Amino acid sequence: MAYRETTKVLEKKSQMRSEILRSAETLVRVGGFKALTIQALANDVNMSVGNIYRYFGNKDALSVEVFRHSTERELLAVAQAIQGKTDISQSLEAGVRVFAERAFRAPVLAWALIAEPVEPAVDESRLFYREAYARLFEKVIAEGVASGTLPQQIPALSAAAIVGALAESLLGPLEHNGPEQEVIDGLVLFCLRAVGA
Amino acid sequence: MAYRETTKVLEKKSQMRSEILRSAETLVRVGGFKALTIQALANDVNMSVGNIYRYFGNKDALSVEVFRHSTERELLAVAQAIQGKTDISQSLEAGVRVFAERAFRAPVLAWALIAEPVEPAVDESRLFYREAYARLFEKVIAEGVASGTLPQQIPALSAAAIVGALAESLLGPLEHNGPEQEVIDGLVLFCLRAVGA
DNA sequence: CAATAAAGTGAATCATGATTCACTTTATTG
DNA sequence: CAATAAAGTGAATCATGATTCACTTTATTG
Repeated sequence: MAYRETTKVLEKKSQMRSEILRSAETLVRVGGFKALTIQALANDVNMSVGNIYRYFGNKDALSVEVFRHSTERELLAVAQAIQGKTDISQSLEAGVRVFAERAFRAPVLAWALIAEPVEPAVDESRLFYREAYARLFEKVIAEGVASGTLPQQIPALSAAAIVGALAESLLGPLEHNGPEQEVIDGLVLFCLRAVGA
Repeated sequence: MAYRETTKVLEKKSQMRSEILRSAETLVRVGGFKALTIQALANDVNMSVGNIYRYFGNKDALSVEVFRHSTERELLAVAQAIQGKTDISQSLEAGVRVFAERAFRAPVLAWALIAEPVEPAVDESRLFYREAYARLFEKVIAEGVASGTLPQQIPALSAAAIVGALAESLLGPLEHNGPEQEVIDGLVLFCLRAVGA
């Protein structure tokens, strides 16, 4: 037994993995998934192309992990905003607002996560997380309907529609640097009216 | 001058082009753009791969033409539905209804036109036509706001949100064969409430 | 130091369709 | 039929990144 994976080595490896991931996220944040190539990534972390594969099984796995990690952060922020209010309308408004504000803070990332053409594996994750967003809104809407605060409706449908409305109406302003406050306020009103709040 | 392009030949060529296009549209209608390969298309029209290129400059041009042709048909149907009513609310309702009903009639095509991962050139057309849809709704909303039938809002923003809501909330039901009438009725209500009708 | 296993290298190869091209066939006219 | 130009063929090539792999270097232990 001449060689063993010592804690020090394992830690270093895990740190290296994190660094690669962080670097990959930056590539996407700046240039979208199109900018995330193994070559570019290897360059960024001063590593050979082949060695990246010791940390990630393949490109799909890497891309999906980048997508999930980035999206989880956004999803969490929206979830917290929603849970931070007790009033139904305020809850919805806070969720919409946080989603939109964060998108304006990092427009390329928002576009990459929402609408950039990506490999099918990433697109599947996109579907998954769109549903996750929808479930956040669905829960609030369902409560509202149950308590009579909101009119009768199919909460899952309204929630999906809200997610679509958010994504679609932000893309234009994000790309063309549209007027942030007007857009966000308009979106909030649209969504509140849409569910009958 | 031994050979000249006679009308007969030109007509045959133009007919052949239409046939190729029709065949390409069928491929997309059945299997999405992923199913549209030059090979498959050549097979379908009993033609060699190389010969396809005498009718279409390259794959992008072909795909884009297929996309535009298919989408124009949908757009026209929605435009006509909207123009068929004088009342603002009825106009919006008709537009939403026709869009959704047609999507349920051809779910794979709807998915291909709305959300399938496609080559960037086609994606650009997608953007273009999403804006075209938005303008249709925008016009109605702007009229409503001007006449006082609808509350104050940014028509372009509300219109984009409606397009997004339609696209997003249909994808699930289309894929899982959801309950058509409930979904369409729910969507109509959502959109009418959203603009304040 | 010797032995061992993982980390690291980067040029070569692969995968997947699109695209080309040297060649054949067909249509047209005098 | 001869000449001409377009229509048609399909195997070979290209393009673009991902992926592999034979090899080198580094870390660890007795």
